[in-house]
Amino acid sequence: MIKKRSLLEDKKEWTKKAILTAAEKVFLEMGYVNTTIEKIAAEARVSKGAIYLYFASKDDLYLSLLMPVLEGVGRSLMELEEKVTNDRSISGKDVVMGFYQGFKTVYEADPDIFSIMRAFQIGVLTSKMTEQSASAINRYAKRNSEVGRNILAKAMALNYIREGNPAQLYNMFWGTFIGIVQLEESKFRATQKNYIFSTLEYAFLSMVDHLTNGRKG
Amino acid sequence: MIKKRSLLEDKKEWTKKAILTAAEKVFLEMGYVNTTIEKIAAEARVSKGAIYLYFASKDDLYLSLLMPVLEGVGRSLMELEEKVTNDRSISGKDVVMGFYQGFKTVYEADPDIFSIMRAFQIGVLTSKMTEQSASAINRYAKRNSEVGRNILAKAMALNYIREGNPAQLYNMFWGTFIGIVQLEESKFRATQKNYIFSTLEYAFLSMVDHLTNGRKG
Amino acid sequence: MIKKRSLLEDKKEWTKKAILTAAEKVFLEMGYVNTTIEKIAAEARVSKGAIYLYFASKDDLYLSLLMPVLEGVGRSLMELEEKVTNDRSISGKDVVMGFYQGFKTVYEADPDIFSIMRAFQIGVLTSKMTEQSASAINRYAKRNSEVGRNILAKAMALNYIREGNPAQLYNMFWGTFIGIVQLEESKFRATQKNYIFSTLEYAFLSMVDHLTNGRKG
Amino acid sequence: MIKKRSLLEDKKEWTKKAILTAAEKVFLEMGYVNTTIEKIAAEARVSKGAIYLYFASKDDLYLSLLMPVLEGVGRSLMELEEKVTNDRSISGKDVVMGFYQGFKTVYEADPDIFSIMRAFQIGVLTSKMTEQSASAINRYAKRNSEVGRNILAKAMALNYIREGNPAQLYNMFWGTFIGIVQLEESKFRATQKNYIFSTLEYAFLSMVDHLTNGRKG
DNA sequence: TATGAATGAGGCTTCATTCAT
DNA sequence: GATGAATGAAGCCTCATTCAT
Repeated sequence: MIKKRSLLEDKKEWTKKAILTAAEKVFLEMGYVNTTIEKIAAEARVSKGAIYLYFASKDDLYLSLLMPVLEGVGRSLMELEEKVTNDRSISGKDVVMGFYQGFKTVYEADPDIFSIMRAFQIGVLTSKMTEQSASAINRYAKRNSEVGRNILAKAMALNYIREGNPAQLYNMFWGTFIGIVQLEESKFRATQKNYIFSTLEYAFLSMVDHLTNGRKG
Repeated sequence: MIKKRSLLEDKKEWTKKAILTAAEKVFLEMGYVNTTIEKIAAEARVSKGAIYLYFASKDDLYLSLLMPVLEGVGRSLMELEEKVTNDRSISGKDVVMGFYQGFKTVYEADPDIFSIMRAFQIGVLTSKMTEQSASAINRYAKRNSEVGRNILAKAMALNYIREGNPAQLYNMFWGTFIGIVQLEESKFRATQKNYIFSTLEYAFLSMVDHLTNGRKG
Repeated sequence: MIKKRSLLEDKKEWTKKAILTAAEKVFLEMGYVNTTIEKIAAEARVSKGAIYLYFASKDDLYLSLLMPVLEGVGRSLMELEEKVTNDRSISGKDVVMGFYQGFKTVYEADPDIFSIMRAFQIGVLTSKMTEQSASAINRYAKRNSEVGRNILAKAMALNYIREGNPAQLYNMFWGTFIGIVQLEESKFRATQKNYIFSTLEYAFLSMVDHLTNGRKG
Repeated sequence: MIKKRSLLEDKKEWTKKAILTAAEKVFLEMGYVNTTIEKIAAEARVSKGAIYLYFASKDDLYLSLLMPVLEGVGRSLMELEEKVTNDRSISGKDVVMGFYQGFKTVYEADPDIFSIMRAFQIGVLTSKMTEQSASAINRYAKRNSEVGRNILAKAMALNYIREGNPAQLYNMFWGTFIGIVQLEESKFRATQKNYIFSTLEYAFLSMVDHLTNGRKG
């Protein structure tokens, strides 16, 4: 028998979501240092105390924002893996641009949250987040990386793309993506001219060129 | 007759340098949030007050660390520009890899300080740096970007590389560089396996492929 | 049904009051410069942080002490106005001494707090009090001044006192009062001989003489 | 043999004067709390260190500004005493208005410095001025008060003015003067309408009325 | 579960004063 | 005498976190 979610649990879920949404907004607007629990609480229309019912600390809350991105990337990659495994009609270009599309889908779903992830990666946060949060995030990131590597290894084996180090290639994709997003976003903030996707596309197409040189597809 | 620098001026210079060196060390070690002026002062063996003789605020000090990087990149780019302008024997590959070499030189000179620049770009710091510092940094960044654009436009005009939008191309180079550095550094921290330069090289060579396809050189 | 004040609101009220009481004591004892938030907090037996829940800054707290004085003077003047308007049996002397009595009542209620008002008037404090506090104080002061002017204008119209400029007359009363208080207080501090009220009375009686010369009453 | 002032001594005198002038300006502009030695040094175009060659502390400097006022008042009073003693043609009104004129002369010579004196009287400064400075000031103030008392006692003896307590009367004069100056100045700052002297005159004339009622002159 | 008043450690910054030059 | 870099104590204020209600 399936246990129905109680109304209470729904409410709890809803509150947690509200806090996360508010936190994202405030962190993005003010930066980590200038964000206070109080501001988040006000934005979420809950009390300061309530936040501590759902998150162990400020850092924990901050890092909890990363999970959706990592999950989204994971989902995209798994779809791609499934396609590469089963669909014999795809080309090397399809694979590479598949990575791009996957990243892009997640980025478009929530562009802001990306910079939070970057901040984490940069290591602005060293402090006292719960061990639980930190390891959950790292577990996810590692899993994504593995799936990406698998895809690329498979694509090499099937001669869709040129031989090489799959792990390194995955890092190149991901690094290029976030690097360009980061740079173009900062230009965008200054000039209001949005070249993010055209630059990204250009970069990935140029990698396609290299990787598929003289390959099938 | 050459005016000798007074001893006093030497000492001031020395103190400022000591503060900067200490600041870099502490900021990198502890992260922005966990760094205190007190720790920097202790590391530099000066008083807390002395820091405020040379820097307007914590943020100001933090950002002052960027200047050498920006200057270094600027120098590299100007050398490259001069080569592209005067040396008829170079190829498209030389140009693209020239960017890479330039960035790499600066990065190697002080890998740590790079992450400060990334933090700035991300906008983690908004608050109370002096207008002077902020605009100096932006001026430098813009100038570098211009020089990069010029180089690429020239390389396109000379048919060294494929036609395209020079500004976008420069952003692709720089974005790819910092993105990969960032990613590989964070992997490095976790695994102690340093693939930074091989991944970077791979990425730039792949861009060379695309940009010089069927060109001279 | 009357809404009961919640216990929480009572407690807040109480805390705020405790802070104000402590602040008055410490400010008066030590002077503005030598008073620290820490001392006030200790005296009030609350934490430093609690003070900032109720007051925006040290200056804000300091100036909040003025409100009761201004309110007290305002109440006294309104009573006097009402008497001058409705009571046909009073004399010019009653009016002038009415001002004196009103000021005196407030002064006696809290002699110490007077010097804070004088400090405000002198403009020793300029800096960072909240706009709200500053304008509230000025609004009150202006209102009191208006009521005083009205009383005197009425008294002139009714021929209780000699014709003249009411605003100027009110300033003379108030200026004389605080000037003498100030001087006698500083003598008192030195000699322990308290002539404040006799000097004040002498001064106001001498003004009565002048103002009622040949008038009714 | 009279020792000639050396050039060095002239220069010292000049520097000290420059510091005092600058200090007065800055104290007036910014208030005691917001005035720093650095600002004064900048205004006087001397070094911070130089200030400490001439004054023992910030408070000492602050209080040194009072001396000219006290001396000025003292001179005025002594002239008045001499007139009351020797000139048989003067009236009670002349005596009272003589006080007013004396105070006024000093006030007009430097209106700003008056508020410094008031701040002292209010006791805003409690801190660590040199004993020397403090007692010098008090000695002067006391002497002035004595001279004032003497004049009034003499005027009573000569039946120029009504009998009374001379000390109290002097305090009434001085208190009224500074109280009205203070109040009208603060109004002046707000409204730009300067009623200082007319209000003062009105107040002193009203005291004349009372004091000379039925007297000769 | 939810609230928000209260805490208090700790940060940044200022500035009177000193002292080597 | 004069300078101004350096000191460091001390102050104001913030804010993550707790806990009584």
